[in-house]
Amino acid sequence: MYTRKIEEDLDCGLYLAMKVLGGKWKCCILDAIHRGMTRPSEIAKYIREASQRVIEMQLAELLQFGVVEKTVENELAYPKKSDYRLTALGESLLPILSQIDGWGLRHADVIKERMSEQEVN
Amino acid sequence: MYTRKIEEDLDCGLYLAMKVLGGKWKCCILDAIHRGMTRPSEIAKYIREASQRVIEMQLAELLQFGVVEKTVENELAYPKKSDYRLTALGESLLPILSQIDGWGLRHADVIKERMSEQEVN
DNA sequence: TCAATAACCGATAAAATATTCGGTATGCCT
DNA sequence: AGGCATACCGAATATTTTATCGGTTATTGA
Repeated sequence: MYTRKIEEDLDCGLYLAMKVLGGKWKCCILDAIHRGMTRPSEIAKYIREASQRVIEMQLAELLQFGVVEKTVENELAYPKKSDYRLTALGESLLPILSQIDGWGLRHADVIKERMSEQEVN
Repeated sequence: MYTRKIEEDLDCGLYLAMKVLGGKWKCCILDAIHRGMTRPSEIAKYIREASQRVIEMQLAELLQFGVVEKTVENELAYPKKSDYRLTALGESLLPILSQIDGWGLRHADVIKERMSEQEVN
């Protein structure tokens, strides 16, 4: 008799992808990088609403998941300058991101409306 | 002279869409509903990993954003039976969800690997 | 000498989210 | 009478995520 491991497999692609894309600003950061803001300081300026710390932290996560890669211009030179770019894996997300973005923009009115309703509660 | 309100407009579609789709299980719940699990108890059984409470709460949010709608078979009869279905707005998310799901499944190995690396830290 | 720069990290505080547990409602079945 | 089923809610707690603040590094330029 074969006993099956009852492993909690969690083979929900949505769940897995959300591990990568979830988080308050990850999508926006990827978008910023795609739009040419490759340096942390640029990204932070682009996404003013997010604290710099959280951008650093989420960049680190994106790095760990391999959707972005980092190169430092010159390790010895100061001020240090680093570039974050999309990897192939990261680029494979672009069509999805643009779809999500489009959906969000198309329904911006409704979403904002419902968001403000929540605040009242 | 016209003074502009410095409103924090946040017209990032990605951010807005993530308000709707963010949250640990929202995507999965939408997926479950799409796959025919329209009753809360069915959804809960389908997504065993999530607590029932959080499913209830996220259903309420999805309801508020208007991506699902709820009908109660008979308000007076007990046990009460309610159905959650996708609205038109919710259905407009389906192609996106399936893309996200596909991406997640395609890269499941890498994602899981990186996820377990995090746990070590 | 001192400010400025750029990236980044650590500690802590605060806020957002999720979990746990128990309770309500009521008709059906044994 | 007692247990089951179904949806749902409230409160307390736990966990995770984000924000805030200050510090580090080494060079350039005033």
